[in-house]
Amino acid sequence: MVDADARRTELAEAAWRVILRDGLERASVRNVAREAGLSMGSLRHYFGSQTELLAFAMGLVTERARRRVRALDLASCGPRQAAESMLSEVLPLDAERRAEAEVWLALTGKALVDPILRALRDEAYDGLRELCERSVRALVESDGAVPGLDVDLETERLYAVIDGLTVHAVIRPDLASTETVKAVLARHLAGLCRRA
Amino acid sequence: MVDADARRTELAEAAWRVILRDGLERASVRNVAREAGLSMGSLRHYFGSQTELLAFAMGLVTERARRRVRALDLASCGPRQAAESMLSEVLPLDAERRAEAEVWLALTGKALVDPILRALRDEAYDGLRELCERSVRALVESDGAVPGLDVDLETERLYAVIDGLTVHAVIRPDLASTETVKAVLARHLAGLCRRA
DNA sequence: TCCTTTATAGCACAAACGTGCTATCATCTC
DNA sequence: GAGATGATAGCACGTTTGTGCTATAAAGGA
Repeated sequence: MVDADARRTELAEAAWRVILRDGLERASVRNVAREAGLSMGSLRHYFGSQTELLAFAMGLVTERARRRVRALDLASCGPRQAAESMLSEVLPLDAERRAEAEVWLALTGKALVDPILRALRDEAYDGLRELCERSVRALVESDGAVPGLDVDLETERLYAVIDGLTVHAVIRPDLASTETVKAVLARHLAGLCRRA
Repeated sequence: MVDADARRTELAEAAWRVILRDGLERASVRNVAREAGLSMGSLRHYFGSQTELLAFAMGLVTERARRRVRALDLASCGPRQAAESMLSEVLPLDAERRAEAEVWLALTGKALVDPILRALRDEAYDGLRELCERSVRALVESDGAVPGLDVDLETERLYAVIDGLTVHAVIRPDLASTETVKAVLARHLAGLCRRA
């Protein structure tokens, strides 16, 4: 018996590679199957349609990010350190995550029009927004924050910083280097706190 | 004689409509020509290839934004008001600009892989970055800014806020409403200034 | 008026695509 | 061992695609 879920993951990763190398429009059933070293028919044994394949590939990106965040041990950190750690797992700070983010952006483009991908995208963005909200709220309630902050506004602002940094890290890795991205995140969180 | 440039603009706008309605992958030569009420052959009289058409459509987005910014009369504003005005012209604050931004994001997805579109994208992002840098620098030099700001860091941070807000306004117009986007921008600029 | 350029139209071709379908081989169950 | 189920392979069909090409209508200059 073959581990069907592992096979699906392999195929989704093959789809990633094709998307990264040749673009989303080349991520056809044929090309992904060839990249994975399988036949078209075999791929279709695991994914009933191309949309199913792309949806799985998209879900894999978010699942990995979610898993990284969940794996963190935040018991011994204050709210600011916790926020920095969690958000660092979402940002594309190394080559692997930059690749994931690039795949994500490519699929997000298609999600503008495909309802299934859109649902996945919205779910992921809601999760990220919640992460930002939790971070802001924890800071505010910890009494270390600048007084008078509007939680909703600061959530949206932090959320924008994260997504903006993600976009920049993908399309201009030369300008938005790992160090720069880290520094901007740290600076922004510092701006929410009373002490520098 | 027909105004060739006006025709090209018409065709590019037809491409926008197809991209918005059916997605980038449906923006074929045939479909765009049909949307514009012309024949394939006629379209190809103005654009030698599909890439040329899409590149023109992409360039039109940035050109319009640039023109809006240039049309501003900033003589009588301080640096903070000037920054807010300029950046407001770049953000998708109404339906029309939201549509432009959506087209932009769709084409940006393809630019991850197409060198010609990538050059256009990079050029536009450089322009936006420069806008942010000018805004930050003007604030800092006007002596109204919080002391000790790192211009490069603040440029990248403002730049991230702008692009993050753009993404959110396109994909979640319900959450990132016009008012919210405006408020976040105002809040961020206020955070760079000494007085609230 | 004639001739050259421009504009529009549309056919033709090869390539790629998604998917329905059947066939073969392996693996597990009884 | 026989039969059922899962896994892999690949063909075939109808569409759509980008682009090369030719043909017709309009316009402008001599």
